[in-house]
Amino acid sequence: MSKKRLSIVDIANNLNISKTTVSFILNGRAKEKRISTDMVEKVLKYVKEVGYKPNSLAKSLRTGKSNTIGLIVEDISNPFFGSIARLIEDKAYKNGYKIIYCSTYNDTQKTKDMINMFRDRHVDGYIIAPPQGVEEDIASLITESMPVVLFDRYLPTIDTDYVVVNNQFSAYNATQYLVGQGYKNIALITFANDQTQMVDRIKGYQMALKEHGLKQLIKELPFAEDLTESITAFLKSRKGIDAVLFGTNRDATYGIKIMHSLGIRIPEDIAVISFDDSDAFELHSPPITTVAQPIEDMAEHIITILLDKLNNNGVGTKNQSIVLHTDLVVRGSSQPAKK
Amino acid sequence: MSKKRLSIVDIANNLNISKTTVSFILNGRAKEKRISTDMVEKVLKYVKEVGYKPNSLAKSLRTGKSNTIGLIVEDISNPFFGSIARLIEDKAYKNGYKIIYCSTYNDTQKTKDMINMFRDRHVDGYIIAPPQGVEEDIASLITESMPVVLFDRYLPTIDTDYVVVNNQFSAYNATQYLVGQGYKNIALITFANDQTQMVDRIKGYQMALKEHGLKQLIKELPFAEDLTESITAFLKSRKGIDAVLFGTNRDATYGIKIMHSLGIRIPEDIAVISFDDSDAFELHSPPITTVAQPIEDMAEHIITILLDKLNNNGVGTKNQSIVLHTDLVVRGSSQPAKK
DNA sequence: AATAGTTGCTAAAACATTTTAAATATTTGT
DNA sequence: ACAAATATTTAAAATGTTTTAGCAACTATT
Repeated sequence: MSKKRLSIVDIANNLNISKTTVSFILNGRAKEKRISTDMVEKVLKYVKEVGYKPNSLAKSLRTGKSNTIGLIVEDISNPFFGSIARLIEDKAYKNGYKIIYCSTYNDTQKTKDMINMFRDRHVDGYIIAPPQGVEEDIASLITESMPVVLFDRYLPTIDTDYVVVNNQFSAYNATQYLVGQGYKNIALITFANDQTQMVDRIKGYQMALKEHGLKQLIKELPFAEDLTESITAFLKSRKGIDAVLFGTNRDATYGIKIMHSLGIRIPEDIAVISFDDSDAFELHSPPITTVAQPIEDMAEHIITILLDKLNNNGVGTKNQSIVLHTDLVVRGSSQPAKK
Repeated sequence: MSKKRLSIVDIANNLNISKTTVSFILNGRAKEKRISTDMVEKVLKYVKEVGYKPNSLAKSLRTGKSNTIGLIVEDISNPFFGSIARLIEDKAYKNGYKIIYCSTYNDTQKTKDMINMFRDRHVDGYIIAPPQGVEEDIASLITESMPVVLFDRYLPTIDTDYVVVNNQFSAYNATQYLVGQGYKNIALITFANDQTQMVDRIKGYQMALKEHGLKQLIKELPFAEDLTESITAFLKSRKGIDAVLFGTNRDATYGIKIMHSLGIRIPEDIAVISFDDSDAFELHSPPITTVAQPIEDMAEHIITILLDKLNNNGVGTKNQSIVLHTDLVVRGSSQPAKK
């Protein structure tokens, strides 16, 4: 039944011409190769008629291009990354590229494996939210002159394109805002590691507090499956806290759940600001103030830079560092209860 | 600098042996082909030393296997699909398969294109949450004896494996629960189309109301970018409504936002239940009662069935229809305010 | 009338593998 | 010592493309 798929040879044989001719026509090089319009018509008509589609594996093998982009995020089930992935995917497809993706969960070894897998599959370019410890692997991609765009965070020792937000100012600004609202005992609860976005957020928080001579209260969380325990312990122990800045949406989601269960009222007992906006924060009562990242812009820049490099064959283009600005979306969770 | 990547020929030449030998050894067919252990050792050592990796494109071209699974979801930025994707991806990688994915946004044409793209890329199997209108395309995959597992919904006219939940009973059960709580004017607000999960949810809702002789109030939403308008109009117009069942998390997210903006209190003015659990619903005040789908189980079943088919070459295995059960997670949003 | 240029097409190589079929080397049996 | 059996290894074909280099057959130029 399922007859063997047609190959270019079948097309050529059935038309009694050379596969070279077919190939040229199908790749739009007919004029350049001075193929008669009669021939072009005949071939195109027949190809359409029998529904022939070139085998993309063979094509990739020969040309070295796979029309595939590798997308490596931290966790596709996190709405922040999910939304970016969605936007990138959309743009990529519109430009004839497919996406292969994976989540790192900030696991260095897994990320290395994935990079190797992608390399193995001959992806044409990489979009990566890198965990720590993959500098070498990414450097080696770059020496092989592979287009690589980092996002969400960057690697200070690697010269490549990246798209991030002004994390330090964003955290500084959010903290300043809390101070301005009269809070004196502002904690930072955050997933902590050496990634630039986290380092910068912590710095921003510290700068703001230093500026006002306020005490720093930082709770660094591991990247664990479950954050309940560590956050609960922290919130229970520090009675004086009147405001919390959460470093990521994940931290805040856990934190707010725990506040509910401990009977801590927002903002009456503790004011709250989170990084990364989401429906959960907008829906919350009171709605949660957030540092909203410009997701559309990020995706747009990422894919534009990458496509650019892919088209120019990466030649001549200088690397770009795009630093986008966030919005502090002020909502009820960060305003002192009226007395 | 970046020397050309090594090929199996280089390995063979450098060791003064045939590439056939190298291939056999690398594919674990040394014993079967009675290659001497001396030779095996020598080759493995050298391969490791120079870090040779076979070109997977050439391999796929020759063998017809790509070790890739195509994953087609409705919208990767929706936490329900994001979470399933994450779990599937994880399992797939552990079994040596990569994932290529895309979102359909319930667009029939886009889905057809994607299926063709995947076919073109020679994916070994498909996991699809199909929109309406792709029956033919999926049927044709199946006649080509491609493993296909559907999930979230199925296609009644297509005999293939699928993993879904008992949507009708779940909606029936949720509605029954609302009736039991004393609500008399229960609306269903849902994205509506011909997909089985939606049809079943509506049926379940209708059954429960019929059973109690209550009036049906169904608002069918288009799959639009923005649902604000249609939901707002509906909620404004029907003053008698005292409870709402939302058909999907997306509908509920919009609906609850709109309720806030209209000053409708949950549950004092209108009780709420949503399909698909998520952080947003758990965090909400009051927390939203949901019909929670067993995401881990779904992912587990999906990937197990697919891997099974891939390993057995799809021969002899009968198709499976897995119907999992949901949990009605009762929270504050569906309990009448105490008088 | 020979040369050069153009037009329209194609044979064969290359991409990197796996696999079939067979060749060569070694051992065993008589 | 020779045939048969067995143990190793390999040449060549096959997978489906693109691309290089060039062949014929005209037409135009000297």
